Amino acid sequence: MTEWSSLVRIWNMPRADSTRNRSLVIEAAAAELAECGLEVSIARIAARAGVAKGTVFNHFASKEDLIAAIFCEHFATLTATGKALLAHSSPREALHEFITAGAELQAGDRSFCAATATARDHPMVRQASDHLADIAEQLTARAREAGAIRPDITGRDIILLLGAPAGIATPVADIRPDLWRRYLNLILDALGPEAARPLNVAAPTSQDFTAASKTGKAGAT
Amino acid sequence: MTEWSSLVRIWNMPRADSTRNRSLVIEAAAAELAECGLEVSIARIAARAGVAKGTVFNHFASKEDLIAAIFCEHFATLTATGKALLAHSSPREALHEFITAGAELQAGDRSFCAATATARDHPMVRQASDHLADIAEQLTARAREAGAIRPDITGRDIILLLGAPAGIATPVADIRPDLWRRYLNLILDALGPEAARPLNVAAPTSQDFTAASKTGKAGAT
DNA sequence: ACCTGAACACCGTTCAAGT
DNA sequence: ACCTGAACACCGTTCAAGT
Repeated sequence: MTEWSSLVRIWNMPRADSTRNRSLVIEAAAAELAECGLEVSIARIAARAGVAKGTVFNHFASKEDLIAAIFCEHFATLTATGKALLAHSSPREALHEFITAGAELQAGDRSFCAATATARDHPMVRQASDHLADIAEQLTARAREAGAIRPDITGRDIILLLGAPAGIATPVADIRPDLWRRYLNLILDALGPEAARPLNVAAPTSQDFTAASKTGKAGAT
Repeated sequence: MTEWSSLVRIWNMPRADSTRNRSLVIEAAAAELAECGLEVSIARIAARAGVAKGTVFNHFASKEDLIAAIFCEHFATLTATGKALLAHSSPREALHEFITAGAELQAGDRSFCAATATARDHPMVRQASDHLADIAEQLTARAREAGAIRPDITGRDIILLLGAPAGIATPVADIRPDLWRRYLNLILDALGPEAARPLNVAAPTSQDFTAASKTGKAGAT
């Protein structure tokens, strides 16, 4: 009986070409999205991966799902970076390096800015985002306790701020690919305790992030 | 002879329904873009304006051109606001109010963030943007001379920063429509002279903006 | 001179037919 | 179980026919 179920397990296992195709598609899509932005066609991604258009939809229910999957990978990478930085001796430098890593990730990816809005209501993305927010909160708390940053900044703030340097520099990103570092510098300065006037609006909460998905986009009746 | 040319002038004048349709389309498009973002269909815009789909393309060569035209109007409004603020007695408050007006404009418009990238290489938009940059530079210079801001910030910096508060708050904008003010506060703090470490990357130049259009998007050969 | 809606090309998505 | 490419719906854009 148990032998049977293990045989069934083997039968149910994904085929070798399936898993291979899946990662080929993810790899191709990540590269195309980074180079061309969100508007790349599925046909192009499929061609780069060397599979038929239909195969993409065999692995991902929609283009949004595919984008969300890639998003999750990026978030996971950043989460690992943040986790490692928790061991850094300087809380201030740990936070700064975390933000720098996040900003750099987005500066090198043409799709990232726009994709934030697209992907926010995917459960997978939110889970990855929550995990990232945990790490960000820990890094922020350490820096706060060390007096390295203004006291009113939270981990969720940091998450939202990661995209800012690349977003600000976007209009001239082609001609000045390093300009995002200027605004990263500015934002890191803004986080310091020196210039702080009390922030006039409450920090975003975890609920703000989870509830955002329930609200549909505005549209006609 | 001159009588003739004036008659020709009359014959060449746009028809009354044409100019009316043009503004109907612009009005409808501006509203739909603000509510729904860049992905609204031309069909919807045409329906809201009460004209046929083809009429839209009769007035604007492409969807991008239509978006660019609306962009220019927004820029012009902001330029007027900035010009008025040059008469403000406090250079610091004048600059702050200018930035606030720009940030508010973008916070209320779902298309603005993404449209920045779309519209940057339209000649009309660049002209409007240059005009806006002039005013921003004057406001910035006044604030700089008054010691109200760090010395390394330029007018072009201010232009790029206008979109930051709305951009940062985008992921939770539906649930927290006022959150952009929190990051506006943060950025205004960052502009103060107190926290300034010298910026590590040179400011964007006028050439950076004009040259950006010549670079094509990355694509396959 | 401008409006109109049918026609076209392109892209995301589906699905019946293969293996 | 998965791959494939033909088929479908939708949207930006064009254009011949109207007024």
